[in-house]
Amino acid sequence: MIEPEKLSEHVERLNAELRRGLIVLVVMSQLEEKQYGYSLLKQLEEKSFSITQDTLYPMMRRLENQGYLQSDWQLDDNRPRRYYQLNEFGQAVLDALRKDWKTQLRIIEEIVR
Amino acid sequence: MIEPEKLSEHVERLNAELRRGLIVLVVMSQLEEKQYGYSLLKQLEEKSFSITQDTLYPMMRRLENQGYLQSDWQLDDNRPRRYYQLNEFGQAVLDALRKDWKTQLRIIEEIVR
DNA sequence: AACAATACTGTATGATATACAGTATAATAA
DNA sequence: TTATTATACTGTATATCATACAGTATTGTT
Repeated sequence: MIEPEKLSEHVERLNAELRRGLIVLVVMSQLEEKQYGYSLLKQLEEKSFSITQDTLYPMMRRLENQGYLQSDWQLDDNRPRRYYQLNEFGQAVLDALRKDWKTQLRIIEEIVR
Repeated sequence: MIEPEKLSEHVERLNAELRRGLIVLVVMSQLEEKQYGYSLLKQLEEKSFSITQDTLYPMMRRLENQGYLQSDWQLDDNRPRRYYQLNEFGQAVLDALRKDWKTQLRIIEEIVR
């Protein structure tokens, strides 16, 4: 039996776990439009969705490996940036996922109250 | 680069991942009232939230280890059943988690559209 | 008598968010 | 000029946990 430490630590850990799977949905939905990692990072920050480099960069690489994203290097302002965007397959996956999510959400909201 | 197989397989995997962290919230919210594993399983099934024994039983054990639940064996109808319920700490954690979740949800809904 | 439903236990595995460690340039402040 | 912060990545390690797998035993039901 683990000793109950500070409440907030527990809540934070559970909250992080809770956001876990949602992050993909959030990120994919933002990649309907072309973005590079850092710009997406700032954009989500702006929208009050906290995410770090440690989470975002590996996730984008993974989403590309899984075949949802297409990426290319672009040189703007003399700076190389790796731009990502959903490809056709990724867009189809996102559309379906979004639909499932909305159904799930109704069920969960009913249960959690 | 992984070959894009059937769309539905991808969507299902992502959807499962999406539900991942939410399950704790769902289960804890049901354990404000005393329940044994199998009854909770059937109750959630009834409410269209699909979850299997493989997920539920280990989770309840874990939530008890983490100090959120209290459990005891009861003999009803001559059958031994292990009843679980949130303890005081678990209730406090749930209350805070629920609150955070509602905030998170508003943000996510705004982003995902 | 056979089978499904009920009601658990214990341990293994795989996916992945996050952590850690590092590189390099541009902009800004001291 | 120099230091610091912001920008913008890369690669690999770790910890958590949903799910899988394997098993036990009793109570209906057909």
